[in-house]
Amino acid sequence: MVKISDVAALAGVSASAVSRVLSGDSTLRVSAATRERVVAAARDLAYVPNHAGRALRTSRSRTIALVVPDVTSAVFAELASGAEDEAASRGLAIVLARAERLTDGSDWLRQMVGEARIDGVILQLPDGPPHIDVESMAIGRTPIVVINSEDHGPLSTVVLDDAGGIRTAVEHLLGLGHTQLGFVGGHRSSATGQRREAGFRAAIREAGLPIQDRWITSFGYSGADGRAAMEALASHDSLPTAIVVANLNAALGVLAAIHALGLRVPTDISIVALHDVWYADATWPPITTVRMPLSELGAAAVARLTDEDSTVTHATVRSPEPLLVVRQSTGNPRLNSRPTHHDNERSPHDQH
Amino acid sequence: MVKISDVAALAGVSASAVSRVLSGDSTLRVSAATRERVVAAARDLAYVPNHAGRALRTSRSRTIALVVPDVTSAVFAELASGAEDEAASRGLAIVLARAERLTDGSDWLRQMVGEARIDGVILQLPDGPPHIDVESMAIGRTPIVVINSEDHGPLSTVVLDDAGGIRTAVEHLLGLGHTQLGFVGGHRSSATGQRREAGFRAAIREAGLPIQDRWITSFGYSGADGRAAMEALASHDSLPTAIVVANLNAALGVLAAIHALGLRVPTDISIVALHDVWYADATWPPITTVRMPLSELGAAAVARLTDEDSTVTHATVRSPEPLLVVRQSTGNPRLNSRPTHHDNERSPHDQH
DNA sequence: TTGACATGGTAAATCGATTAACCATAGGGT
DNA sequence: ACCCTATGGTTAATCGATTTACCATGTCAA
Repeated sequence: MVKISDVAALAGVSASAVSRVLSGDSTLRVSAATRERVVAAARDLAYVPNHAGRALRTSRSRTIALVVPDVTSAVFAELASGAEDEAASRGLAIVLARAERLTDGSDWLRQMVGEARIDGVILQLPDGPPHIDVESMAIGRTPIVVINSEDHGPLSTVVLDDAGGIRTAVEHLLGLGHTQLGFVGGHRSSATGQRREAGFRAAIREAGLPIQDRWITSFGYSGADGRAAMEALASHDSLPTAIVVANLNAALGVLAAIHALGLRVPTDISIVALHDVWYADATWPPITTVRMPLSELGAAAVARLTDEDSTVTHATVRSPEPLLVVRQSTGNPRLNSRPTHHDNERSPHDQH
Repeated sequence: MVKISDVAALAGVSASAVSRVLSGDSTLRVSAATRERVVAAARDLAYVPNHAGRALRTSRSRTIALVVPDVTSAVFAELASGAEDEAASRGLAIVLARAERLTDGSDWLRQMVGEARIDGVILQLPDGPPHIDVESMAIGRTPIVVINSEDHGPLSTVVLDDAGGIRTAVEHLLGLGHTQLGFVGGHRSSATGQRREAGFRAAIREAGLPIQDRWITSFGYSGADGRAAMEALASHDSLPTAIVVANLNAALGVLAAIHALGLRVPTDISIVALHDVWYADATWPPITTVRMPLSELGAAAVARLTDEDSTVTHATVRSPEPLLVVRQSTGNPRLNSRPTHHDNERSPHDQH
């Protein structure tokens, strides 16, 4: 590999001049001709600064860690995409790690930070009861940004407008004429779970509708959780005419459970889910969703980590706004009787 | 951060002694007492070697790049998990990049390699016609392992036993009594597409059944591709009684299209898909799949990259063997008439 | 003519770890 | 007494880039 002294030799200047020219050091006084020779030499030799040398000298690795709970969720994938784009455009690399690295006894994060291998950490905690002591992870001066969580004292956070997203979903259903809404939420112990449920309750209340606690579940965001939630809803003697699902993954399970009950979507029951990824359009029926700015969230986290100003901040990504993507899982409520899970003999063709 | 000279000072030896003790240099003669003091000092100070310093000296970054076409596929996520585990256990970091980095003009890979920031690359090419000149990406001495592709001359490859996986699926359906099998495959221009289709044809042929070319499609692996494939199948005047889908993502689309046609799974038509990830169990009905050793594939790629011996190899990961996961999307074929897409009036209850 | 200042750079230290080459001392054999 | 070898380490160079401090020359004004 060609190094800075090779460039210097070809341009007939010192290595220090090359470094200062290429880095745009404004305190360097250099003739236009020399500057030109240096630039040309670097170009001709295809010079790329050695990362280890630079990192050693500057104490910055231009690398950040992205720690996520579940790589198999497409929702995470969106976020990672956004982070990756932003990182690439800033010349940063992203190292990937699953959250279990934090708890598997390998002290992975401390190791990476100790090695000065990463300049910062983007951390997305698993849904559910927090079993990681996040605050204790603040290590030295390495900044940590926590995604989609709550205020973690000394750690910066970036979150989505969860309540706004849920509100968009609720308003869509209200607009279709629904007044009997159910909610399939995340764990109440998680920050997003709390914000989304609160958003649902607020939107219902503002519409002047009564809140039916038995139609509000909090099993979690996985497909299996969604199925369990729908089964729990169906165990009561009446069903809502529409359901807001706080996560698309859970919506798949909800949809499967509805089918298993012999009900039709959206004829008997409408569903709308938070987050829009490819499989929302590959189910039957395709699921109406609210698209959230996930990749912008990832980008914002990278930006926060990179910005010089290292004060602790708590930001909410609101742009672009939650966007309703109407597909075929939502429709008008049936005007006559409210369906129950006993009421499952109907023609396959009464779907609107 | 504590550095090696701090440890040396505390232990009362030279930095070189510390380095050699901690790295287990067998040519170093050192008394047991001194060794003990060094180890204790390192432990007490929580010494972690600085990565840049070490990388600069050794010219090895202990980092590999993982380049994937599509982060949002859970199939990729399995693979990434396996790679990440293997990497972590070897003390390597994985930097994540999407395949578009290779073609977006930023020369990302060349940059990373030029900076000596990565020691090797694991490359999974997008399905479909290869629009990346892989061979040209061999840069200097940086090893590249290509995943799930074909023999790429100077590049090592690691692949799955695609034909074996498809054969497992076919045998399951044959065992249920099906003789009219369809195949929803990937692009014929991609290596996995070819291997999976070839596996399907071979398994059918060996069973002594005729091959119906009109029941073999090759739209691709995405959900939308699966939907298109199923619609194409349904455009003929007879349908197979069972379909092997070469990728679970496409199977979601197939399932949606089958529902849209008013057909029932598995009563009218059975489906079995390659790859087993969470949403196979969150659809209606849950999809019978063949689980492939994806995380082992990822681990094998990391191992290949790390092993000293740098000859070019072509390996197939066969362990554990393709595993059939029976769910509710497969059943016996109907004994009477073969269903068509016109035949869609039936009770919701005639499901097996 | 001398001092001041601008011009156009350069020299050398530094970041932290590794490693090839070397060295001081003690003990043992002859 | 002298050489040899083993013991237990150490010294110093090196990896490549950055950055602070400095220097040689030329020009201009007083």
